[in-house]
Amino acid sequence: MGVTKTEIFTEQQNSLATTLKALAHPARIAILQYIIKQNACICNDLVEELGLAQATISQHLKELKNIGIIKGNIEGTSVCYCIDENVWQQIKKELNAFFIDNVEVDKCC
Amino acid sequence: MGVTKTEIFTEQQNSLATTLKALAHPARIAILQYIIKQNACICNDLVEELGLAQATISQHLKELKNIGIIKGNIEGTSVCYCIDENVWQQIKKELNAFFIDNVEVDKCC
DNA sequence: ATAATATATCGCAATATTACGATAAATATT
DNA sequence: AATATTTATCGTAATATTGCGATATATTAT
Repeated sequence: MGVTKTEIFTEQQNSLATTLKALAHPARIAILQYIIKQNACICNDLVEELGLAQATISQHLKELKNIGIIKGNIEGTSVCYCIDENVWQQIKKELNAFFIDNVEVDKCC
Repeated sequence: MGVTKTEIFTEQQNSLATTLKALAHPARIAILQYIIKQNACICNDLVEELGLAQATISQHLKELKNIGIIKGNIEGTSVCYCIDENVWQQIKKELNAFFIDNVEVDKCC
């Protein structure tokens, strides 16, 4: 059917999956890395930096905005994007909860 | 066109995206959590635990196997799946490199 | 007011993902 | 040998994602 059965999973599982999905594209990883490197940037910077069409970059930015990891401030005709630190830290915590709390990965078959 | 332009990104960006994509589904998160909780399990356990069809679980297991985070040992008619610790730690490192090395998330617009 | 600049959104085509029934393959049990 | 058990794979339908050109919108500059 092609649609994920979210109703059979926990809130936490769905939430983590949604976050990971938003991050799971090389363009979006590159966008985040560029924003971090430059502290902030506008859409057009990314168009030139990554070599993807403006519409495509805008769409990727939207997906990152959807999970809140970046936020955009309107500055004249352009929009200045930067990391939302609170969300960034929260996601880091969410990932750590998954990767560090689940440590007893020892016995195998 | 619907196909990611991997050639314009770095190896590291593509690799991280591939890893995240494999993890970015609630069923696969649930599978990993169950394996960790039980130390190991077989496909049928997951079918009963998650309530997805056997073919679907098998497909999700395959995607997790593809990034190496789990491995399966044949035991009679069943296959015992468990976490591959080396890969698990490597992925943790990869994520930390992204989320911890990139810390200066301060100045905003 | 007009033109330039920057971004968002629409619509589309190509491809990928999700889920499942059916079936194949391989071992275990009777 | 026949049957049961367990998993993998094939084929298919429904939906989602990716990327882009075209266009709408909104602000700035002339």
